[in-house]
Amino acid sequence: MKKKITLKQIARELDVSISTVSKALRNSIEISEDTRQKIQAFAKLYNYRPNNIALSLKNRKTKTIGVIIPEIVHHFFAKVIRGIELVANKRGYNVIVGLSNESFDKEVINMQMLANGSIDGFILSISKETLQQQDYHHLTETINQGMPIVMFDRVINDIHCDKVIIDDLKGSKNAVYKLLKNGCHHIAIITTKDYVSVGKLRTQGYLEALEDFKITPDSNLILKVDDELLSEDHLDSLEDEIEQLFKDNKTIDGVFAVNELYAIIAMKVARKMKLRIPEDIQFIGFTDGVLSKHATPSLTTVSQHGQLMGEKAAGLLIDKLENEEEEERFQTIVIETNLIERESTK
Amino acid sequence: MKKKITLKQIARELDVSISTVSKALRNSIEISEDTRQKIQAFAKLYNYRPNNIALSLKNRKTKTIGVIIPEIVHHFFAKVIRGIELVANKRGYNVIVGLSNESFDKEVINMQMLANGSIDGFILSISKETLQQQDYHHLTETINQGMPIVMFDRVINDIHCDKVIIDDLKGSKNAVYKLLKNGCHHIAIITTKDYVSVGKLRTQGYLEALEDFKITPDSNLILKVDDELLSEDHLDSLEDEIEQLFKDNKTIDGVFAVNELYAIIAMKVARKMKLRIPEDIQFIGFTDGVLSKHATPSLTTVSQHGQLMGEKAAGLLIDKLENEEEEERFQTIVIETNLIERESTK
DNA sequence: TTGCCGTACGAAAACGTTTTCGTGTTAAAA
DNA sequence: TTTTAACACGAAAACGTTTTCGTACGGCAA
Repeated sequence: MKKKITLKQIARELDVSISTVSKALRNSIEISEDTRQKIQAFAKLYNYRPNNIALSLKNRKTKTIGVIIPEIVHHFFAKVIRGIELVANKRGYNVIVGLSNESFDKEVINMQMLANGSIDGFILSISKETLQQQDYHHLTETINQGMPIVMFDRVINDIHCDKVIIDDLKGSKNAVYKLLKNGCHHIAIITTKDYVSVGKLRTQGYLEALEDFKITPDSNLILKVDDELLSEDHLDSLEDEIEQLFKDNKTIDGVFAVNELYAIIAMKVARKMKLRIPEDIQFIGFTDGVLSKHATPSLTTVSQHGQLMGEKAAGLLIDKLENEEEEERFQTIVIETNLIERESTK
Repeated sequence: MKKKITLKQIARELDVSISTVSKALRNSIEISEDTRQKIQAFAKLYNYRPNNIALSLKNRKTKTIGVIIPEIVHHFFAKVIRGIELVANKRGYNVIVGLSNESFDKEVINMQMLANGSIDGFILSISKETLQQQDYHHLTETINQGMPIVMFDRVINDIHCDKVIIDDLKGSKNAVYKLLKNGCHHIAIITTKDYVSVGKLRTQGYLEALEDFKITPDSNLILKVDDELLSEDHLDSLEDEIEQLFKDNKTIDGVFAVNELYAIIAMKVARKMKLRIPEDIQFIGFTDGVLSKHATPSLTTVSQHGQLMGEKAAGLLIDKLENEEEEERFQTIVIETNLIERESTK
């Protein structure tokens, strides 16, 4: 077992100074051809690599970006990470991941753990609990310390930083347009409670689309799912709720769901009730994932371009990191959604 | 914008030495009650936190573990990461993620990037390309440098390190038993090429199960899918292959697939051919994910306990890291699979 | 007065780099 | 022969910590 070798050890072995070794390895012209060759050969033999931590300390940058997301077992967030990792790696950065698990405390702890020098900047999507409590001191503090932050998807308008979002309003509006144009007259929406910003926006898009078609929204057709129900075990009760919705409103001929899972479950219920998809009832979901693609019938969805979001976010962050003294201007990148039509719509 | 404060700055402000500040903050009895109070108050006011990088350099440990996986947009790997992150965080470690994207080169590069001091140890699952090329020098080198490695799921027997695996053979054997007991006589398997160790083992389990029931395997019923086909776009051709399989072998009444997606696609084909599930044909997949649970009919699967694997792997690694001078003994943890019965089997 | 000890603090090394500046040697120019 | 310049290298500081060791001071006993 040969441990990693350091400059000092090379210097001692070759009877030169540490500075000479360092310069030789960086091909400095200060060092004679002879010694350079000798040192480089020796270094290669012992597979020398500069210690990253020492470099980080010296340069006061770690070439690492911290990513904090609410959940990783989730197609969308996984795609975002893939995007981040892609451009981060291409530009010589590493990615360190923290999971908030939708908890405010874990989000704060995680940020504190990373903000103490471990990383150069953050990319994050806010946890639901944080959104609910509306306590953003950890964000403002981090920014005040001079550490750049890029928020994506679940963003907070008041916080002054770069952002990458999709046009939730337009995306859902288009989806509902589609249903309307396909002849639906009684369109239900399955959405989340309003504190989830994206849920709120998507609901708003639904409402505006109806309005554009001179349809008065029917509050009975708006199902706001309590998020506790998403916790794996409670999916059954969600199913029941939807079934009730369908039974109470027999006229429903279109369903727009603010995420993939809600849509899939709704389709399941519909099928159980012997409704034909898409003949009797059509479905559109949000967030394009594996479920949408491989469900039967496959689900028409508003694609969210997770990977692209990750790429953009990483690009923004690294740009900011590498143009330190740039003017403090923050931008918000809006990624266009598009409708992926599959079998659940006509 | 107030930048992070350092010991040196506190020392200067309060007109004491750096050592005094450091000791005061660590509650050393060397420092008088008075100065201690004063320094701690000041530090709190300025929200002092020790710089992690400096600590890492000094202590020669980073409290960070590197995870390298082939792909993150994958339910199983995401679950593993969640498990790793869970115990890592609990024990004061951070997690830095590298994606090999199933490529040998990216795996090597990623490991080199991290092995230069950024992390204390690795948790990894080998990329398919690496498995195919059977070039493991990056692994042995890392181990030789004294950096501990824990491999999970896709492991290499020759490499001397801790491992966490599931009993692929037993798991698939049980699955096929189930089909056999449910009355299937002509069971097809949809598997991968043999260089993927887990695919090979699962195929072997299938064969052994048949043997136990005195059934001679029919090579026509063994579909070894070329992995290129998994690359999103080529799923259609996989579908065609399966359809051909079914058409050529009308007697098939059970299908065992070595992953979830293969099983889902096979079910789709079956449904298209008007076969009733599970009456005419039954399905079991491997790797329990979202697809299995939410497909219609929902898929009976062999659960792989990804999160548990992650937890165990992280536990093993951290144990090793924290008992440095321990004897060099490596263990392999085998996680039991279990069959989650759903609607695709009788 | 001298010696000793405990208290409270500071100096400095160490972790592994990079980089600035200084310096000794040699060769070329004056 | 003396001055100058180029060359090749080393010393040291710096990044932010922790920790070991040293020491000034005061109080106490002899």
